[in-house]
Amino acid sequence: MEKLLGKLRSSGLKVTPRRKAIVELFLREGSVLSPNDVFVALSNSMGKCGLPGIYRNLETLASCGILFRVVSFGRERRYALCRPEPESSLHHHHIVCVSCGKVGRVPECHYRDGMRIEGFRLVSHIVQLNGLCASCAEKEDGS
Amino acid sequence: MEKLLGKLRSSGLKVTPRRKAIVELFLREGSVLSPNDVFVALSNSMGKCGLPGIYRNLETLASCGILFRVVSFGRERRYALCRPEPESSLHHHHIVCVSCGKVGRVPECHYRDGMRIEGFRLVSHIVQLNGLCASCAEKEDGS
DNA sequence: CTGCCTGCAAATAATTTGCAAAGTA
DNA sequence: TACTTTGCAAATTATTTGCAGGCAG
Repeated sequence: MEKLLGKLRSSGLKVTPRRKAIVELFLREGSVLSPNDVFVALSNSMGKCGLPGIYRNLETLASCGILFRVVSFGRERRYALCRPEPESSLHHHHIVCVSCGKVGRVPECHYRDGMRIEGFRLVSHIVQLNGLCASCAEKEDGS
Repeated sequence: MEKLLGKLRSSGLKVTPRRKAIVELFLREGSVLSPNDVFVALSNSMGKCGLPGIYRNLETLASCGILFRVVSFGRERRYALCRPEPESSLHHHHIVCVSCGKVGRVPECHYRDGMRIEGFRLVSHIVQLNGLCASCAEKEDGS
């Protein structure tokens, strides 16, 4: 937790009760949440908090690497906690459980920005794996 | 072109003037287009055509593999022509020029759905490479 | 013919913006 | 104290839906 908040500080951003509450929520849930999910959860667990503020904070937390934005073609935005690094924050990707939203860290990556591919020079890349986590796979077999 | 329309037919969908016009537009442009881009382009080149119809058709064309939806975190949806296959439609990904939107085909893929990764079983995966195409890279050096 | 497609008008609903008040460093 | 951050109210705006009429197969 402290390590996460440190990312805010080192990006010159402020550590506020709201931001702490959001990060705590993601730590607690451990899965993908939409701005509205966060809004609802925080409304219950603490004083009111405007939806616009949630949007702004989610973007802020994503910009400093605490959260990341999940790729999805649905109509709402989704975020998740950038899975705790073994050590420093090495380049990595995530795998998201399609059933419960749990997120795992995938350390290997086959791309390096700057490399040449098919006549293009790679500037950035998005890799998102969607899968079934062990416990959801189990439930699925059982049913 | 005929090959592309064949994908519609073999999916049990109809080949209509509208759909042909959309596919032609993508063939002509060769880059990423938003529903509104398509709307504007078709308004000029042929009779009126409702935006809702464009939305529906873009989804339809994506569902049968003629187009694919580009990953982006901007607020509008974007589509591009699924790059012509060497032969059959083997699994592949795309690389999109961040400057002009030109799309290339990336044949290699390191993932197979069904494989195990970090305790998850892979269900689907999204890989999108963003880069600079040769001609845009040139322009950039020149400036 | 029959069922899929199209256009239009109107409805959603997620995201943004502006600003004054409050809080962090 | 100076500069962020917050909350609220209101505005956008992309995307959807419903339906009556038209068209491909």
